[in-house]
Amino acid sequence: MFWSKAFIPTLKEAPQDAEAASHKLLLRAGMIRMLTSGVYIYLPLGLMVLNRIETIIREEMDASGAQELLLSCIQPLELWKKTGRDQQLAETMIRFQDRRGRNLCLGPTHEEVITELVKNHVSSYRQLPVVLYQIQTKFRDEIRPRFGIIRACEFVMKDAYSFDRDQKGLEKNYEVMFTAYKKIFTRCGIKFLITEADSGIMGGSVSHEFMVPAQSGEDIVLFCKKCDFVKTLTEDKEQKCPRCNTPLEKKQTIEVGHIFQLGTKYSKALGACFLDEKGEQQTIIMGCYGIGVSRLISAIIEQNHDEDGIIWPEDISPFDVLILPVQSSNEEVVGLAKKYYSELEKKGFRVLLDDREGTAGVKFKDADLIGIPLRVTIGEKNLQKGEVEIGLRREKKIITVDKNSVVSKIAGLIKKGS
RNA sequence: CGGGGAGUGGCUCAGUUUGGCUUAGAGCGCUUGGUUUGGGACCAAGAGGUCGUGGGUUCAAGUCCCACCUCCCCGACCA
Repeated sequence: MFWSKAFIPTLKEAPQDAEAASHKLLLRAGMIRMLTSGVYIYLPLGLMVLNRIETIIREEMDASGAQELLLSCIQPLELWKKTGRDQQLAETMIRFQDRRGRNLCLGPTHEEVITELVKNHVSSYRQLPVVLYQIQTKFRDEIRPRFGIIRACEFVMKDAYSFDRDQKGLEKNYEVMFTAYKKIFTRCGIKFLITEADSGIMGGSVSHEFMVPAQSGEDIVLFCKKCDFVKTLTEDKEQKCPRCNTPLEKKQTIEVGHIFQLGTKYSKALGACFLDEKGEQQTIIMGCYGIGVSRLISAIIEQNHDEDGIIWPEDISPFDVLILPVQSSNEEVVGLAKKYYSELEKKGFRVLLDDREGTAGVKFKDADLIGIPLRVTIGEKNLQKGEVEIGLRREKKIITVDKNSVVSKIAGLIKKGS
């Protein structure tokens, strides 16, 4: 992509409203814009990142044996009455009536819908287990949206649901998801903690949260320095490690994933049953597994930035390489930039060419801000020696290479990363 | 909802305390022309504003009074 034709509205200064590092950088780097409190627009760069995260999630979910589907975001309120959650989530649900007076809501979550669906199509133990997932927009009338995309009223979630014959099957699927989640978050380039958590209004017994340590985190995780004990803080009491009695330390975190062993809460309420080998009716055992997809963008930035801007992990970055011709009026410089561009694109890399006119400073600042991991800098001075620079955003390192070996060097660097 | 803060061109803000030298300003960004080009350049000329909204006080309101709206931060909710 050519920068001069791209819609990447970067900002020199962050709007005064933004406080969290990720929020400021998302705005400054031209990735998102707020429409109204808790409601955000994803600009091209932001959408590219969102799509890359979704790709990682799809790959790992598919590999785990889950199947993707797309549930509706409009849901009949009647369905919610069956589980009683129309009351529990009354404040959170965005409700409305259509012209016929039907009571509807925009789905804040999808346990009811998926259970209803499975109920109608699963009747035998032979059809179980089955694991289904979707990546979809959720709508919640949050009490207080904050930190940009971290807590929004409209956000993208990956939610998966497992349906099993018995507890043993549930535990197996739970384990599979647990493993898949670890892979997903690792591939996203973030450090995370896994805590035993409260299942809250979701119901069920066992539940784990995937927590990303970050300054703008809303949750506090307690951890023990001596042993591996980790726990989400629920009540503000003086606590000691239950295993080794060491005083626990606190960390601010962002919750990016939460998995639950639901049991029969929804299947019982909605009558999702099957016939077992003996011909006896049993209730389906469920699990549910969520990832805050859009929120992950913020979590990644919280852990991957410096004072100059974002530092994208290779697998998340909207582009693999940024080409920066220093002098936009020098034909040799620009010609070489375009040559590298087409050769790298031909190799299948995502390339952004900063072909804008203007001074080098602006381009360097924007390059650091949007955080592409590799930067090819082509300038008159180095070119006199037949050299071109390759800059590593994370390491802040500059490698000087012969102008004829730029493409192969870049290819090598990208392969090593992925 | 309770507590704190803020609304002035696209962005950052000054001016509001003490109403009238303000015909509403600055920097950045934008347009045109020119000089520049290795870390947010320079000169010149321009475009861009219902000072959040409505009402009131006054000879006179961005500035004072009342009501409302919006946004941000702290708490309850959660991916």
